[in-house]
Amino acid sequence: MTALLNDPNSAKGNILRAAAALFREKGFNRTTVRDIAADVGILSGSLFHHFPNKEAILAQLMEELILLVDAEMQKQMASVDDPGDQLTALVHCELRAIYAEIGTGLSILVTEWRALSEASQARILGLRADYEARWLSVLSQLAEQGRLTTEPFLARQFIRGAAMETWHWYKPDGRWNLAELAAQLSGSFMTPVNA
Amino acid sequence: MTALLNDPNSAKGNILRAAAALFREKGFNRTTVRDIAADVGILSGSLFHHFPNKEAILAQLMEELILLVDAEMQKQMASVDDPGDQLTALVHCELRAIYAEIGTGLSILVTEWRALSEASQARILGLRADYEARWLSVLSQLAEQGRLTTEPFLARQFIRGAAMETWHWYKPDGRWNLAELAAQLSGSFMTPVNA
Amino acid sequence: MTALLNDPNSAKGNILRAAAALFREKGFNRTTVRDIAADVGILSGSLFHHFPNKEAILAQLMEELILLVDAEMQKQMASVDDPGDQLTALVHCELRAIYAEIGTGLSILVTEWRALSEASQARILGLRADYEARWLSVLSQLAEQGRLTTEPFLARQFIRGAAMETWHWYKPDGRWNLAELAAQLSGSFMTPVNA
Amino acid sequence: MTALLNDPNSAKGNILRAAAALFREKGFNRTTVRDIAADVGILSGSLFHHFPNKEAILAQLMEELILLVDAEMQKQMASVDDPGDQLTALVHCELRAIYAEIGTGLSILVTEWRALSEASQARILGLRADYEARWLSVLSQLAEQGRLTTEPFLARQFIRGAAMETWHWYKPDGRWNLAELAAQLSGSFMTPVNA
DNA sequence: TATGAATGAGAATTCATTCAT
DNA sequence: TATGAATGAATTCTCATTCAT
Repeated sequence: MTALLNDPNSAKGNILRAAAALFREKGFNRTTVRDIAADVGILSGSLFHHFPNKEAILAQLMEELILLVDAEMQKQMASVDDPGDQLTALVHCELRAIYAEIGTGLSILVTEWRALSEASQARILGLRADYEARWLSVLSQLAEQGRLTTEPFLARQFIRGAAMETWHWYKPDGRWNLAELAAQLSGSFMTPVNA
Repeated sequence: MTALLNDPNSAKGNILRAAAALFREKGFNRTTVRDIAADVGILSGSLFHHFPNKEAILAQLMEELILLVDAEMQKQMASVDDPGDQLTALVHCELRAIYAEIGTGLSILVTEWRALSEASQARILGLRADYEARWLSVLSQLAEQGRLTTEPFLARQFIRGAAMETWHWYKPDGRWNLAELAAQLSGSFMTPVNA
Repeated sequence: MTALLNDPNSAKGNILRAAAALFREKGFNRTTVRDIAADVGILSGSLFHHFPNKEAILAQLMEELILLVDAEMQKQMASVDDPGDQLTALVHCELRAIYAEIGTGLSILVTEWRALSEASQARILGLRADYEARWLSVLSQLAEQGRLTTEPFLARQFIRGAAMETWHWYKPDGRWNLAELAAQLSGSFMTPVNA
Repeated sequence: MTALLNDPNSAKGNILRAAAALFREKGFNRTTVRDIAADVGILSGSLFHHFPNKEAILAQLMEELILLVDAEMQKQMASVDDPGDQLTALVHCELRAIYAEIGTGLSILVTEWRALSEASQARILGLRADYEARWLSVLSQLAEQGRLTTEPFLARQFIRGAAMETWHWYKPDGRWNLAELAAQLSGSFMTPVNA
């Protein structure tokens, strides 16, 4: 079920991927169900065979995205030990997710959040809990080691905001690549090692 | 012209303020011209005597907002000398703008950016130049003094993102007030003084 | 407000009358908002300037119809004294309402009742109370005089059913005119005078 | 063929019964083929192996219903001799049919009549002839004996209307049971015995 | 300037029906 | 016979915008 987004053979997967691309490009409101259907190669009415309504597509998309990114994050974290490196890994992972190197673009989660019904918002907020717990754990370790100047919860919020908002100015083929961007962002919050 | 937003007697000012509140609450797309007109106390058709179209309301709103916040920022900056304190003042100012303590909510600038036509986007981007220059100047001074761990341009982007995104989680009557939040955010990017 | 249905100059009145004719002819479901708009001479979208949705047209139609028929009934009742004659007058009145000699056809109330939302059903049921009270009062008088063989409440229900259902078989230009039909129906329930 | 409605093992029978319940509850238009299929436990596409289209389900349902009720009526009539008692038996039988004690609810015949194509309407009208002839015969006998105050054809129409309309107000577990209701209704039309 | 009725181009959604497997 | 994905036309409804008064 979780893998729909990556299943190239499922109709739902095709719809989710097409929708993701369009939502990212034009936003939820400006994307019509006809647009999505056309990209999938079916008629608009057929969408409703798979999803009860347009919003459900967005909701499921976000849901799968979070699960996907969380899984990737867990994997990346396993390969490093130092909390500082772990933070950089987390940031890098989140940036890669935003820029669709994982899934289809986590930025949708912020830019289109308002298009979700309150019910969907609540549901997805729940799913995010695990994901956020991972961040808090790393940030708390850094704080204990005196390597964080900011309160851990605030640090997480600031980092998320900074990362998500890169969407509005960052060009992947510009002066910094994603790894460098990640290093700069995580570095901003950590006390310099030789201090 | 610039003062329309604050002029309680002008029809345009009333419209701008009503629109600002609605755009912030429901977003541009989900706000109808009828909603705005109803809040002002006129009929929807009458809006078009003041603005050529709905988007023009948003565009002018953003324009006045930037000018307003920039003016406030300039005023605040005059009273402090240390670049570190200046950064905190800038952050505080931006946060106050987001939370409508200045103008009617700067967050609209980011959340509804996409709803603008490209022409409006370009125009407003131009106005933002002064505003951003002020940030860069302060951050560069800090960098020269070795008090900034992050590249100045990136620091500005990160701070803006973090500040804007507080909109999605920060509760003004919670654990931190705006001044504390500003201090934490600016502090995150600066090297501890006694280091 | 109540007179909308009869006001030839009001847009709402025009819509109500057009809708009434179409609902009667084709039923609520088979009548499209385009049909109604076309009959009024406007575009379908304009309907929603006057009514929030299609069902609201039906609801208001029924509402005004009941009020109209009740008013007519009151008027007719004033001119006769004998309860037997009053019953005949009531029946005649209801039949005239069904066949659009009063209002635009009360039969809609029965045939399209199901198309109403539960909220509308409840509302209209409330309005019917006065109307039904009038019937019960006359039937009770007849019962007291020993001129009714049926329990009054049941008699009312039977008469309503018989009257409404004439819609499915009665031809106004056939063997009986409405007055004769009314006499036969009211007569069915009353003990013959010389018995 | 006639027995499909009562055959628990035939697929068509299952469909007819499920459809009958739904049509009665929500009406023909508001019942989707998906609803019916779901109740039967198959998918909507499969319905069309049994019936050429949705309307054909309704048509066959009505057809079988009439045949079923007519058969029951014939049976009941055989056991009584007096035309007055026969009338009561007919009414009781029709009421039982409406309330699904025979078949699955005769009321559909009236409420959903309009949903039938004209061809189906004509066909079913034909089947109804026998059924109606039975009523006319009994009512004519009563008229000849001077026990009917109403013209026989009108009496039949009035009784049918009254009976069908009970659907909208009668509660089987209320003040009157079906037998009592039948007695009251037939009694309404007959001259009191000792008059 | 304000009104309010109308426009008209979409928008999402519904659903009976088809058909390859 | 059953499946289930797809069709495609129709339908209700939305809403920025226009314009005569």
